[in-house]
Amino acid sequence: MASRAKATILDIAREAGVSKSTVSLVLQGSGLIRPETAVKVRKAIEDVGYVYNRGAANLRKAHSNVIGMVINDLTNPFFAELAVGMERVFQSAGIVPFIANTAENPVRQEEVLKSLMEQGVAGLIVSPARGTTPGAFRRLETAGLPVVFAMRRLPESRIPVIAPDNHRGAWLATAHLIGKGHRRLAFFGGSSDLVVYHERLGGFREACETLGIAAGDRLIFEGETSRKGGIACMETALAMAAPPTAALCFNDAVAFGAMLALRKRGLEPGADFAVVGFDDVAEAEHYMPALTSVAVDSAGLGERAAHVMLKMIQSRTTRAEDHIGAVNLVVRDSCGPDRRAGMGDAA
Amino acid sequence: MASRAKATILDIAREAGVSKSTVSLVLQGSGLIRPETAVKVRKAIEDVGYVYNRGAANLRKAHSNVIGMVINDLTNPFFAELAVGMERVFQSAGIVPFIANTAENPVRQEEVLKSLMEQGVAGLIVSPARGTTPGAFRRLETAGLPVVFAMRRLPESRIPVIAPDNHRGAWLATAHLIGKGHRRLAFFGGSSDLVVYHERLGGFREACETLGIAAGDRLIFEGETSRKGGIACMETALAMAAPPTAALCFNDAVAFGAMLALRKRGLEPGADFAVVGFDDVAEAEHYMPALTSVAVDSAGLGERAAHVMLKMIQSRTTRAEDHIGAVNLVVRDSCGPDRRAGMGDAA
DNA sequence: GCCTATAAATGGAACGTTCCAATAAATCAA
DNA sequence: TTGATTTATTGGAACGTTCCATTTATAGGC
Repeated sequence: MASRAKATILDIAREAGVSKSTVSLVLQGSGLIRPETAVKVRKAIEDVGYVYNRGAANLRKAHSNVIGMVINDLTNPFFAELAVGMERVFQSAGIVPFIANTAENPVRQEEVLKSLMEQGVAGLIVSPARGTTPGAFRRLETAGLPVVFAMRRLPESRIPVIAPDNHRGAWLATAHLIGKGHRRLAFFGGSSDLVVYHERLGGFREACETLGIAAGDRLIFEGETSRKGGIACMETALAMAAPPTAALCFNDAVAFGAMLALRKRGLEPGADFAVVGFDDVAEAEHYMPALTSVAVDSAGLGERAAHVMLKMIQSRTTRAEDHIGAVNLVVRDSCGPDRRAGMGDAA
Repeated sequence: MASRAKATILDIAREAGVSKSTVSLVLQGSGLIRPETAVKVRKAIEDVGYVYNRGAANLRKAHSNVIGMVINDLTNPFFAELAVGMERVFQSAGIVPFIANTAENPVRQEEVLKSLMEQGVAGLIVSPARGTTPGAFRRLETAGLPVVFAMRRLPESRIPVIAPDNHRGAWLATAHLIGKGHRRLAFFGGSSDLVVYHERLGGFREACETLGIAAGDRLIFEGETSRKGGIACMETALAMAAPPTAALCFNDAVAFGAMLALRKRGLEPGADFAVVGFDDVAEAEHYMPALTSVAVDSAGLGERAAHVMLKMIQSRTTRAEDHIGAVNLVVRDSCGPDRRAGMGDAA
C-alpha cells in the first residue's frame, strides 16, 4: 500500500464514473455540477487517497497561491514575531506562506529567492539580509513579481517598504535620556551597512542637536547587533577618560549586553548608567531591571505587510505606498530616576 | 518590460539556435553537450531573463527538491534553533527547505500539511502541534512520504523521532536538587496532552523514588509552558501550608516565570528556592541569576533530523531509527549552595 | 410533438518541463 | 571508401491539471 503510483484526477474520474473535467470542476468547487455528482466525486477522491498536484495546476493557471516570506534572522524573536503577524493574515485569506531563513547571508538569500521564484510564488515579503547588494532584487522586478520589504529597506530601491518609524523612535528615546538629565550620551551597536542604522542614528543625532547636546558629547560605538556587541560597546565606553552616562542601543539585544557589562563592573543599570533599547521584545519587560525600550509592534507591521501584498497581487501591480509604523517609548526601570533632581543614585 | 510573458526553454532555444532538449540538458548541467554550445545557451538564458519552472519539471521528474519543516511555535527560540540547525545541513545539500508555522494549532497544522503535500515536497520534518490527533499523519503515511518528527513524538506512531532524552534530563536535574539537600520537590508547568511532559515528569518521578523522596513530598503543578505559567505555578506552590523548596520546571520559560514570582514575593532564586529549567535557551545563561538548566542542543537535533531525512529520501524508505539526543545539566546559579551543609542561605 | 433555452457533463488542447529513442556529425579501423 | 563507434543534438510523447468549445440531457413553451 505504500506507494501505489500517485492517484490523479483520471483515477478519480474512473472511480466515480465521470470525466476528468467533472472532477476538476468539483475540485474547484464550481456550481455547475449537480450536487449528487459532486458527492459521488468527493467520495472517490477520498477512496483513492488523492492529493492535489498544485504544480500541474499552476502550469495552466499561472496564478499560484503561495507567498514566500524571506526572513533575515529567524532566531531573533523580533523577526519571528514579524513572520507570525504575516501568517495570521495570510491564514485568514486561505493561503499558506512559506518562510525561508537567510541567516543574514546575502548569498544564501540569493539562493532562497531563486528557489522561491522557481517554485512560482505569487509574491514575496522580504526582510533583506545585511549587506544585500542593490542588484539582488533586479530579477524579481523585471519578472514583475510583487515584492514588499518589511522592517528593512534597501538604499536605492523602488520596492514598497513597511517599517517602523526608526527616526522618531530614536528621537523619543534620546529625548527621554536628555530629559532625565544626561548630558553625555552614547549610541551603542549596529553598523552603517544597514539602512536602519542610519535612521536610528539620525534620530539620535537630531534629538541631541535640537536639545542642546554638544557634538563632542555624542559618542557613537559601532558593534554587533547582539548581546555580545552590547557588552563590547559598554566596555570600551566605560574605559574612556570621560565615559557617557547613558546609551541608546541599536536594539534590545545590544541593550541586554550593555546591562550585563555594567553588572560585571559592579554598576547597576538604571542607577549608575541609563540604558534604552529598541524593538521592545517580549524579554524586555521581564528583564532585571525591566528595559525601557522603543516598541515597534512587529507583529502589526507583519500584518500590514501581508495586507499590502494581498492587495498588490489582487490588483496585479508591483507598486504600493510605503508604510511607516508608529512607535512609542515604553518607559520601565533601566533609566533610573531623574538626574536633574537629587543625585541619590544608590537609593 | 514589466510582464512580457514569461520566457520558457523554447524561447531560449530560439534565441540560442538550438533545440529545447539541448537547453534542458544545459539546465541540468549534463556533460553531453559541447562546452561552446553550453556557453551560448547560458548566454541566451541570461538574455531572456529566464526563470526555471520547477512545477513543470516536477511533473515529469516526480522527485522534487523541496523539503518542508513544520514547526509548532516559531516565536519560541528553542524551536527556531531547531529550524536553523536543519537549514544548515539542507543548505549544504543544495536544497532549500520551506518552513511553516502551526502556532500550536492542530487545525492550522492540517492545512499546512495539506498545502505542503500539494506542493509536492520530497519529505517533511515536523514538530507536531500540541493536541495533534493520532490520525493527522495517516494521509502522509499512505502517500509514502518520508516524515520525521523532531523534538516531539505522537503517542502511537511509527514515524521516526529525533528528540532529546527527556527522561534522563529530568532525572539528572532532579538528582541535582536532591543532592543539594532538598527534600520537598515540585515539578512546574506543562500538561499531559504532551508526550514530552510525561517523559520529563517520568524522569522526575523516578529520580525522586530511587533517591528516597517520599511520594507525598513530590508536588506536581500543571500549567502553561510559558513565563505566565511559571508565575502561576510558583504562586500556588508558595501558598501551600508546606511549600516545596525546589522546583524542576518543564522548560526555561516556566523557570523564568517561577523566578520572577519569587522576586515579587521578596525571595531570592537560588538562595531561598532552587529552580532548574529545561532546554537551556540562550537567555538562560544571561539571566539573573543564571539559570541551571538541562541542555538539549536543539540545533544539533535539527541537523540530525535533516540528515535522517536526507537518507530516507535517498533510500526511498519511510522508515528510520529513532534518535535520542544526549542531554546534560548545565549548573549555574539558580540552585544556590548546598542545603545539607551550612544553612547559611543569606550569605 | 417540435423547437428553444437551460443545465450538466465532456473531449481535447495547452501549460513548461524531462527523457527516450532517433538522427546527424565526427572519428576511427580496416 | 565503407562500416562501426563515439559524440552532439534533436523531435515527440508524457506528466496532471485547467479551460474552452462542444455535446448530451432536461425542462419549458407553444
